[in-house]
Amino acid sequence: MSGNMVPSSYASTGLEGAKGNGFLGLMQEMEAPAASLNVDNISQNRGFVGSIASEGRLEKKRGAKKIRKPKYAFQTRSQVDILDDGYRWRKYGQKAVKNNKFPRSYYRCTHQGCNVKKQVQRLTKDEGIVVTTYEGTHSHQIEKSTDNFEHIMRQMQIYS
DNA sequence: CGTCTTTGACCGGCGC
DNA sequence: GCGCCGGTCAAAGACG
Repeated sequence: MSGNMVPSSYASTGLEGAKGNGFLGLMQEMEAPAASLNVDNISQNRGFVGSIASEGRLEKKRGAKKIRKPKYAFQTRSQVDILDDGYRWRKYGQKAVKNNKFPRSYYRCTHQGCNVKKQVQRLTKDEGIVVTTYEGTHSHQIEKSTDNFEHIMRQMQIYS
């Protein structure tokens, strides 16, 4: 994090705002075509609805695990894309998506052995909505400093 | 010094 | 067979 962006209170502000507005959960499968996003519904949708787990059995190469790879999609209301969930993420790419005015950011957990991936995308129509997609499961503990976020995250895991 | 972001190029799959 | 596309890598720079 080369602090060249995002003001100081990014994490706090980010989640705090989300907490205030509530987590907007939406079941959305990336495989689905335009699926796209029932943007209209989102506006009315409120509260943590839940998450969906998709079984991606893509057998890549390289000893990739043949085990299931859970994929969770979350929609959050936040001003910033950097929603710190307590893990260390390293951005490895940013690409623009069709039909979307904003680019999509790809993050990966920097923990050794942790192949968790995360992807953040904003909606063109509503900049206030941020779609975060988690892929994989963390195999280590959060080392984030003292924060009740841990608690929140724990609840999220329960829902998952 | 170490960690992390950035950006362009590269890759594999799919459609035509 | 080629072009498009989404996704990923890798080198360099920035910054604490």
